[in-house]
Amino acid sequence: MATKTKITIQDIAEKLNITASTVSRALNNNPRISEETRKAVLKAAKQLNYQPNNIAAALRNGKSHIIGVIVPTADRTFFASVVRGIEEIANKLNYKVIICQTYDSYEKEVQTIDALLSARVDGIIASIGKNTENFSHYKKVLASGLPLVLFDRTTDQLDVSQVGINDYLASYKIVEHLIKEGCTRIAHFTSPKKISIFRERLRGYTDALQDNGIPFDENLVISSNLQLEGGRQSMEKLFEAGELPDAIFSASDYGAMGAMQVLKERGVAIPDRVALAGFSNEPFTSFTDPPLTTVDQLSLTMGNITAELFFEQFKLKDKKFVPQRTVLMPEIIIRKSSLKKG
Amino acid sequence: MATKTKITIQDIAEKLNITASTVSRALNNNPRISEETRKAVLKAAKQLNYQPNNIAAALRNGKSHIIGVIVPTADRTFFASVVRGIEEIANKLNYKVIICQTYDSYEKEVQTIDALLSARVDGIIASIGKNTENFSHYKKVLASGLPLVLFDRTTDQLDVSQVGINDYLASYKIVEHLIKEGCTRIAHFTSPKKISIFRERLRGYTDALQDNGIPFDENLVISSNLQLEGGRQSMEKLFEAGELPDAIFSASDYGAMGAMQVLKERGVAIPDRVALAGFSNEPFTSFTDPPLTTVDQLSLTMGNITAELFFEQFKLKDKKFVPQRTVLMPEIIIRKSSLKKG
DNA sequence: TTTCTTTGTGCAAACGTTTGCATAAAAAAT
DNA sequence: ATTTTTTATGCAAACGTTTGCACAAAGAAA
Repeated sequence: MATKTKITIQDIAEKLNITASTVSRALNNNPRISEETRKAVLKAAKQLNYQPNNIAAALRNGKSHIIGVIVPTADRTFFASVVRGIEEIANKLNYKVIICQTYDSYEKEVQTIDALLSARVDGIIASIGKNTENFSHYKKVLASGLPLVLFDRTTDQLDVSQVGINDYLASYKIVEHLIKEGCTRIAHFTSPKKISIFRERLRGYTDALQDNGIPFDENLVISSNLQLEGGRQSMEKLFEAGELPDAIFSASDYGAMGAMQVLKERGVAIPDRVALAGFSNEPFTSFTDPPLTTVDQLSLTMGNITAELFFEQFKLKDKKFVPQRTVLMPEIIIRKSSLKKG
Repeated sequence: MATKTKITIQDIAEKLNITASTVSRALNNNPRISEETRKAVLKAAKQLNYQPNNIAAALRNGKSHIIGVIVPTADRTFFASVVRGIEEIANKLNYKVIICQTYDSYEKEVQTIDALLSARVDGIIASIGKNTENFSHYKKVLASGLPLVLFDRTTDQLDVSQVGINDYLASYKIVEHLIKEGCTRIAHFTSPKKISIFRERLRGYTDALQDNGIPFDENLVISSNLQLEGGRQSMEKLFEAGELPDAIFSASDYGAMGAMQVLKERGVAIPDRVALAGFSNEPFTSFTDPPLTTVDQLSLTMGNITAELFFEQFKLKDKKFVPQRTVLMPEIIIRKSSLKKG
C-alpha cells in the first residue's frame, strides 16, 4: 500500500512497454494518442498511485501555475476577502495561489517579491504596503516580464493594471450624507501615509465640504495609524482641542470604533451629539451599538475583478497590453451611527 | 536594463570562465569554494541580475521549500490569525506557505490535497473541513511520507500530530461561570457536524451542568450551522419552544451574535433576562452591545505552535517520530453579556 | 626529493517532465 | 500495386540546478 518509491511516468511507461513520451501525452490529453493507450495509461497511473510532479513540469514548461499574492496582512477581513475573490477565479483556471504578508514592512515587501520571483510564480497580484514609497522592486517584476496587477493600495508611479474603488466618491457621499443629517463641523481621521486611498478620501471630504459651503478647518483633520488605538488617540485630541465636532468621518472602521469607544466612555451620545462614520464595512460594524455607517469596498468583487484582469493580461503574454485601471463604485452603508434625524 | 533572457548560473560561469558547479557552490556558501571566487560570483550575479530558479533546485533536491496550509476559509479571523502564526515561523525558516481554502467542501479538500501533492509541497498543515468524515486523502499524505500536522479541527481517526485547544475545559468554565451568575436553565447552540471541537464543547457543557446539580434538558441543545443565521434560527426555536432559558452558550460567536440580534429585536434584556456567551473571541465580540463573553482560542499561538511542531517533525525526516498532541488552555473572556450580578 | 594532505575546481549525471522531429504501420488515394 | 496521407509512437534534448567523484595544484610532512 505504502508508496515504495516515487512513481514517475517512466514507471508507467515500463509497465505498459511504451515510452515516457507517450505516457506524458496520454496524461495531457494529446490528440495524437490512441484512445486505447490513453485508457491503459490512465488505468496504470491509478494502479501505481501515480502523483504528477508539477515541479518537473514547471521546469520544463517555464510555467509554475502558481501566482503570488502580496497583501499587507491576511488577517484583516478586507484583504482576506479579496484574496478569496482572487482564489475563486484562479482555482477555476487551475492556478494555485501563494499568499504573502508584508505586515506593511517595506523590507519584507522587497524580500517577498524576490522570493516569489525565485519561486518562479507566473505573475503577481499585490496591494502595496503603507510604508512603501520606492517601487523599484515592483519594476523588477515588470522587467522580468511577469504580469503584475495591483489592487486597493495602488500607485501612479507604476504603469500597471490596477483595481481600486472610487475612494473619492465614496468619501464625498459619506460627507454629503453627514451634511444632510445636519452636521456642519465634521472631523476627518486620516493617515499620514502616502497611499492614494487616504489622499483620495481626504479629497472627497474637502470637496464635499466646499461644495456645500462649509469652510475647511485643518484642525478637524487628524492623522493617525487609523487602528483602534489611533482612533482613540485622535478622539482624545479632539476632546483636548475644545469644542467637539458634530460628526466624525474616519477613513477606517477601526479608527471610527476607537472614537466610538472614547465617546461612549465620556458619555457623549452617538449620533445625537456626534455622528460617526467609518470606511471598509468590517464585519464588526454591523454589530456595534449603534451600528456604524460605513463604506462597503466590494472586497470579494474586487478580488474577482483583479484576478480576471490578471489572467486577461496573462493570456496576452507579451507587451501588447495596455495597463487598465478599473474603479469600482463602493456602496455607502448608512446605519444608526450617523442618523441624527431618526 | 531589461533582462534580455533569463540569466542562469551557466551565464555567470561563462562570464567568469569557471563552471556552473562552482557557481552553484559559491552561491550556496559551500566551504570548498575560495573566498575570492565566491566574491567574484556574487558580484557577477548581481551585475547580471541573476534570479535563482527555485523550481530547478526543487526538482534536483526533491524539496520545494513550500508547505501547504489547508483551512476551511481564510477570511475568518481565527483561521487568518492561525495562518499568520504559521507563516511567522515558516518564513523564519525560509519556507513559503501556500494557503488553500476548502470552503468546508469535502470534494474541494480532496482536490486540494491532490494539488498540493502534485505541487510537491514539503508538508501539509491542515484544519479539517466540517463535512469531512472520510480521511483517506489525509492518509494518502501520510503514505507519501510527508509531514502532516492538524490544528483546531482535528480527529482521532488519524495518527498525526495535532494542536488544539481544550474545548472541553473552556466550555466547562464558561458554563460554570454562567451558573455562578445564577443561571439554571442554560441553552447550548451546537453543530450537527462530527468535528471533535463541537462534541467537546457539548461535553464540557453537560459535565458542568451535572457537576453543579443542574438537570440536562435536551430541548435546550440546539443544532445549526452556527453562523449568524443559524444563531438567529436557533434563538427563534427557543422562543417557539415556550419559556426562555436564562442563559445561552453558543459554540460560536456568530451563533451568539445571531441570538443577541433576535433577543434585542424582541426586547429581551441581555444579560438581565438572558445571559449570553460565545466561543472564539472574534474581533467583533468586544464591540457588541453588550460586549460578548467568549473564549479566546489563542489563534496566533496556535499557529506558532503548529508550525513549530511541523518543523520539528520535519527535521526528523523518517518515521522515527511519535505523533504529538498539544492542547492549549484557552482563556475565558468575561464581558458584560454574561454578568447578571453587575 | 618524494609522498601525503589539503584546497579548489571541473565533469557529468540526475531530478521528472515535455515536445520537435523522425518514423513505422495503417489507411486512403491513385 | 504504388504513392500519399494519416495515425500513433519513439528518440533525444532541454528546462536549471546540485552533487559525488575525480583530479590538478599547492602545501605539508617525510
